[in-house]
Amino acid sequence: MKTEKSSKSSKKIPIQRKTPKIRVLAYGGYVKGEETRQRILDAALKAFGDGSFLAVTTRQISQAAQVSLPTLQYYFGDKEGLYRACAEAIVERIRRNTTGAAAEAANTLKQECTPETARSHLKAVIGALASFLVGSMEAERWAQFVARELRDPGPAFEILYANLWKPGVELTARLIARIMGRPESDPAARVQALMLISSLLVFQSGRKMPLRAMQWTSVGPKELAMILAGLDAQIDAIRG
Amino acid sequence: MKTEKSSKSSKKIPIQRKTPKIRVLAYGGYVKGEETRQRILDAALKAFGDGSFLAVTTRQISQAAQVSLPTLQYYFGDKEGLYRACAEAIVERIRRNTTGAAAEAANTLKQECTPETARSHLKAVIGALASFLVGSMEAERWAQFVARELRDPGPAFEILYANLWKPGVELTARLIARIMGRPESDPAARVQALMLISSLLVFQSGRKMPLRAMQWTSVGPKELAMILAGLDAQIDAIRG
DNA sequence: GTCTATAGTCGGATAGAC
DNA sequence: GTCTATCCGACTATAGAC
Repeated sequence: MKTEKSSKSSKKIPIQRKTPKIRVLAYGGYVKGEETRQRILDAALKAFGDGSFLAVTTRQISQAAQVSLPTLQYYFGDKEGLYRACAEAIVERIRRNTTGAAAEAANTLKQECTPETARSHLKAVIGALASFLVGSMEAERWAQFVARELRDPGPAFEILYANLWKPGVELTARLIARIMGRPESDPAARVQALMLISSLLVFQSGRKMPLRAMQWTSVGPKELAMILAGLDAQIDAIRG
Repeated sequence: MKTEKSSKSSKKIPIQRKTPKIRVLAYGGYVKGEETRQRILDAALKAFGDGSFLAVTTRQISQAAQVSLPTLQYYFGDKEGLYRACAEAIVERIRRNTTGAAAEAANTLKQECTPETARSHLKAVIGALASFLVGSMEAERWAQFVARELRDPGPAFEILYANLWKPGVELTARLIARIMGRPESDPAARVQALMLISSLLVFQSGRKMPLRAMQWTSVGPKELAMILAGLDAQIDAIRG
């Protein structure tokens, strides 16, 4: 009743609005609408990266996207629909930027390997994630969106948990289990995985606090190196 | 403009309402008002522990406290005032529950000590904090309040940062620096401190996600033991 | 597809009686 | 001190013209 007050889900027509049919033009050409939709999504991604579902208003988004308010409803149904669309877009984009090291690690896990091989894969995965997260302002916002939604579950929790968090924790946990020489789903390995990931995320989600605590003005290459050093130390500490 | 939209700080009379003078009764007896104030504060603490500043409404709080809406204004001025009062109450209560191990560690830091002494103090401090955090439902809520406010800075950021976070990180960082044989304010030690604290907090702030990831139904003694084991391993890994 | 205008709701805060 | 009644602003969402 607290977080999800937006959906007066009881009555009302259960309209199933999804992407309006705007690509039906002959010759497969996309009509102009697709570009508008994208503009709205980008504006929303930015806004919801900076502020919570409740803090951001649809007015702000429509203004930033330079469309009128009802246009949001036209493309996304309602505020929650737009929010969920953001979550899906983030999942998509993060996936595209992370498959490299993650896929390699997953492949390695399919067969036998030494603990040290697993360890170096884990370092690669975490390193890639860290570099990606500080690489662009957008990635930074995505990280905030995800972290906020997972910590204070809202309309996009399931999407992010199932598509991002769960696979991420699972991969990490399996690598750690391999390092420790324990069974695949060892709880202790899972605990370590959660701790490792959260160690990384402190620096990216909720920037004001870590920046001030470290007396940094921003997270550049030098700062990233320190973070990675800390994470590597943590990974090296994992023992059977 | 996003998060702090509540204070139309520009115009308006800069009323300085503070605790109304309600204790002026002769013979030092407190009038009934003080009890009402406490009831409101407790209800607010509970509500703001579960939901964000924006998600919680003053109406909910007044209802839970069984007073009418204007009574909140009477005692706390406005919603932000009540929120800040909550932050101060939390600081106060956490302090009262953490001074033990923290004070001992601080004392040790004043003089020379071996890295191993520092390490055992660090374990004691982190262990005490962890036990406290899972000890009661209230503590759990306080942790969520603090974590939420630090990650998404709002009206109480400064209070919590200055009185809770800063001293906490500083104590931890100094202990770690001592373990590593580095100067007091070594940045690498600070990074480790932030990571360590966030490793602990991931299990307490935003419960839904870690619970699901671990397939736990709650964090009881058994789960706490696993968390502590992980944290101890992380502390043991700190090396010069 | 996109707009203007507006309906409907809700939340924070105030006035003033008791 | 605490209440009832009310105001006012802000928000989401819809109706309907173009």
